[in-house]
Amino acid sequence: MKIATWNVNSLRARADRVESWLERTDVDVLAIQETKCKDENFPWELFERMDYEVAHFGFSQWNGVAIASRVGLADVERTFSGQPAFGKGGLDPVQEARAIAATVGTGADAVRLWSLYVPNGRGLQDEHMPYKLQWLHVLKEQAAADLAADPNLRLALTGDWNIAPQDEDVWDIQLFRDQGLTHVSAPERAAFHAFEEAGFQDVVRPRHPGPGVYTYWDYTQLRFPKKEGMRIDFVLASPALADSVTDAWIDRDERKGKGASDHAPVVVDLGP
DNA sequence: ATGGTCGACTCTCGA
Repeated sequence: MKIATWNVNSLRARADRVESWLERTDVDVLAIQETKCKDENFPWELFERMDYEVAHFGFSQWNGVAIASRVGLADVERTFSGQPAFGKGGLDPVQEARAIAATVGTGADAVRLWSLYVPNGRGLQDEHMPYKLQWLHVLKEQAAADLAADPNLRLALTGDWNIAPQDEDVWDIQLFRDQGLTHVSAPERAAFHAFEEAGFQDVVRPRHPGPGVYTYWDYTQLRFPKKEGMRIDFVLASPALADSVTDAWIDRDERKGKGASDHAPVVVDLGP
C-alpha cells in the first residue's frame, strides 16, 4: 500500500495535475491539504473516475483537507479531539478545516491516517503563533494517548506541518534568523520534536537526508529553480507503522512546470 | 528544462 500527502494549494486549480499524478504514481491513499473549497465546489467526479473514495472537510476558500483512498475509507473524523479554534480580537473562535482522519486499508494492513494542515503562525509575535503551538500540543497529546492505549497502533500523521525542524530544512537558516521568520523558531521546533519524543518517526528523512532536500518552494523569487526550498511536509509514523515502511520519497518533479502546487507530494510505500 | 507569484474572490488577503 502506497500512501501520500500533498498540499495542492487549491484542488480545483490542481484537478488535472492531481488526476494525472494519481494515474502516474499509483498511490492507494492521498492525504490532501488546502483544498480551498467547500463541498459544493469539490471535484468529486475526479475521484469517482479514478475509483477512489474520498472524504472532504472544507467550508470556505480557506484551508480544507481531504483523504482519497482506493483501499477503503472508514471511520472518518473531522477535527481531532480538543482541537483549538482560532479566536481573534474578541470575535467568536472559529474551528478551522485543518484536520481529517480515516482508516484506510483492511485487516492487519489498516492504517489510521490524518491529513493535517498545521496553522502557519504568520509571525513570531502574531496571535496565530500561540494558536499554532497550542494546536500542535493538543494533537500530540491525542496521538500520544492513542499510542499509549495501543502500542501496536498503525497511525500516520501526515500533512503540511509548517515547521522546518532542522537548520538544513531551509535553504538559508541565517536569513530566517536575521529576518525573524517563522517555521524555524525554538518553540515551533519543540512542538514538532514532541511528536518524536512521543514515538512518532519521520519516515522520509532517514532515506533522504539533507541538506537541500525540500518539499516546498515559494512561488516568488525563483525559489524553485534556485533550489531554495523548505522541508515542511512530513509523514510521521507510529513505531508499528514505521516498521512496515519499505520506501519513502519526495516527488520533486511534480513541483516543475506551469500549474504546479508550491508543495511537492511526499510518498511512503508500506510494501505489498 | 525548472524560470521572475498564485489562488480565491473582492477591490485584498493568505501563503
